[in-house]
Amino acid sequence: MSHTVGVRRAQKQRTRQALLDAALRLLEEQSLSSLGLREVTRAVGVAPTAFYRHFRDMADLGVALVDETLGSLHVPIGEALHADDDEQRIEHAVALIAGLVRTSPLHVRFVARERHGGVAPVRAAIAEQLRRFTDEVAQFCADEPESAGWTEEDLRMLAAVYVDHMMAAGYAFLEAGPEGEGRVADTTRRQLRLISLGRRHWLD
Amino acid sequence: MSHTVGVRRAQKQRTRQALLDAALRLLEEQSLSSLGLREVTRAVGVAPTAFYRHFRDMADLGVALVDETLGSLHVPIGEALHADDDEQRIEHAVALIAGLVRTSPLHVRFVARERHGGVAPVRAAIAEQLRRFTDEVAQFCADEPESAGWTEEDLRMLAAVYVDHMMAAGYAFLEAGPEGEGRVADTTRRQLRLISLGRRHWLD
DNA sequence: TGTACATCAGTGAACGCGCGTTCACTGATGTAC
DNA sequence: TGTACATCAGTGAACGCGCGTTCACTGATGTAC
Repeated sequence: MSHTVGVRRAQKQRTRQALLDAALRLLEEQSLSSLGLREVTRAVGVAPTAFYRHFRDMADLGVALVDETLGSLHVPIGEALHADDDEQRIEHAVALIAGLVRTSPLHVRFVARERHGGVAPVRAAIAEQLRRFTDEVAQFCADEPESAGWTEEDLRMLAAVYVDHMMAAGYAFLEAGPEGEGRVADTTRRQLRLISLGRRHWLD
Repeated sequence: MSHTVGVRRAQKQRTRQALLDAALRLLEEQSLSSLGLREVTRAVGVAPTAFYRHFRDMADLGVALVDETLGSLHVPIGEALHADDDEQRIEHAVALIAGLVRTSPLHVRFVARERHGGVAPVRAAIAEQLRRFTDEVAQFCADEPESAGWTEEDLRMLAAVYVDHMMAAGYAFLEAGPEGEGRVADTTRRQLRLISLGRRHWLD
């Protein structure tokens, strides 16, 4: 059958994903720099040496996990920003981060843990993604009439506050667990309102 | 000489401090969960087994480092809060965190790294200290006339924003290095002003 | 379609290494009288 | 003050263990003709 061309590639991709998934699960209770290659391959059920067919080392796997976690978040964030007013935008943002923690708690924990963690290439990959988020938020804010008279520097400063607080909110959701979701959502909404209030009176 | 009583205790204390210092230095480039007991004792120049005379394990040493870093910060923070106006308080706060990063960069990096790191007792110790900071800031804000009409919950929400942002600022100073200190201080001042503006208009 | 050769994902044995922890010890410091 | 005993910070040998990495390999998949 000619359509089986790519069977090998598909199988390789499946093993690669299994390695990523197993690593992520193991990273719930430890940090990347203490995670062993053999630990991951053992969890998947392949020989330790199979690891090298997919990743150079653990840092390489970590960077792949960063891309998997944050790479697909640019579009949803852009969509959440589009809203009729501040209050609706806050609601979208809180729903986005709460949903992310609900469906992918391990991904969120991984990024929170490794953002300042002990593996330089992974830190760099996370920083790069957060820098892009900040750029995108700043650009969106710049296009709003509310930002007339703002310097570019102040817009980036504002965007950085938003991005930092979304990260903090993600970790708060994680710590609170499902039963604390409502409480954290409430606090996060108030904090975003506080920042938006500050923004509105910036040029007073 | 009777005043040599305590020579043994003093020597023990000196070794303990040497272990803490060596660990902190090694933690500049790795995380606690990947730091080895032998690595630390080797750096100090004592036998590996000497470690057990001072700490049960690495987590125990980590908790001691947390207390060393954050335990002594409650008084300076309380002092920084006392100021004639918002602008002066912001200046105090920025000077405090910038000074801390200048004199103890390794301590700041350690706390930033392990706040969400892979060692549960250390995470708990840091969370406990940050909770105390938040309580203290909330209590201080509550005593100000500006907070008339605020609920206790909103005061804690506000305090949490301040504390979170001081942590973020600390890491930003660290990343920027000495030559970037002025720029980060400037951004941090603006961000604190933004939050204070939000606070002033909270009850509008 | 069938055949002959190339590719390459995953294997399994082997390696040297540093790890955390145990144990009985040593000898300086501390204490009781 | 001097003596005899107790304490305990630091030692050093030994242990079993899991680690990352190397290497030549196997056999299913892919490709050229």
